[in-house]
Amino acid sequence: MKKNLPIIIAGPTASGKTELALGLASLLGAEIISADSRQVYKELTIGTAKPEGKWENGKYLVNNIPYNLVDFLYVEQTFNAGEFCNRSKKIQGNVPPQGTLPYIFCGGTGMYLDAFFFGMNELPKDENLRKELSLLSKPELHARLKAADPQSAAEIPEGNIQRTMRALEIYLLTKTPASVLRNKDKARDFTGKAFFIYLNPDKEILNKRIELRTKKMFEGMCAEASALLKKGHTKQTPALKSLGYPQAIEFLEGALKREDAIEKIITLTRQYAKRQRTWFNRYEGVMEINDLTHLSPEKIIKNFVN
RNA sequence: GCCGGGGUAGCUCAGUGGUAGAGCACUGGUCUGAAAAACCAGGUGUCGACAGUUCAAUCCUGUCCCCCGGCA
Repeated sequence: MKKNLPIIIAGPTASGKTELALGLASLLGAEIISADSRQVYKELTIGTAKPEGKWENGKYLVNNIPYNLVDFLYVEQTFNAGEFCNRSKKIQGNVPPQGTLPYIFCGGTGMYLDAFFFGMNELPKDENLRKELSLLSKPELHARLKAADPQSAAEIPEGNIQRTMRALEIYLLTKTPASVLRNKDKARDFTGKAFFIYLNPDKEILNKRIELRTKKMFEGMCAEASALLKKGHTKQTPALKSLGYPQAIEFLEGALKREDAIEKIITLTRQYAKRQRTWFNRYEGVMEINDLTHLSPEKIIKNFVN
């Protein structure tokens, strides 16, 4: 097993990533870096399935294993792929003088993994400009993008206001079309970059796991949402747009019956898992595991030795 | 038992004498600093059953079955 390659454990939500990562980390003496855009929030734990841990000497520890990039932001703060890259690099830079400390990336936010392992173009960002742009209508935004950057406009549907705005933002800040500045290489081959374990359980099994997990976490989500509402946060707070929390809030407000809220969250989670599967399916050089029944960290390590 | 309403997609329902559509679900996909986000594409069907009228019936007629109200 090559020492200097990181391990990645990725896959759809509820596929058992965290458990496997902790098992591997404990065997290898590794640290975990979370690639999860929601577990970064301190106040969202149950609803994001963040592993329970405690802060000690500036490290979030789960069963004594350092679990990086979780539980460090407040809900009014934002996080993004670029920030993920910077922080991950910094953490990885903390290697001990002798040898290499192995790192296990674990998470379901494919965009973060893309950004870290295949690089991100240095593209500017401007919150104020974004606010200005958000006042424009979709057709207006798309028309402007078409004038400035026809290629991006052709690739981005008018309905997709986020990507339209971002492409336009890049053009306005750099005077160069985003389609020119962005890396065109869509290849996503992890060979030589990492040991990539793609947990992809059979759909029926994953759906069942999602159903059970959602039912189990609903009360906790409501408690978390309720506490945040009391502090003055609203549905508009970005972190509270995380999957399931809007439904928990609607339940708390009486707009949704309990069963309906739970059912809705299950559906949304299944749909999210599908998008994650679509994302990860295009990766090359990964070890895909569909059958979780005989999965063990020991077995995984054996596989890597060969 | 009688009276009324209804049986159309997985669900809720629209619709027409020329074999059918919406929303949601579902399926596939997009993705470069919001990504648990924001989108794109696709109709998946014995139109309750049987018979009749008709060139043609999911639609009209009859019988039957089932569901929901009301009266007994």
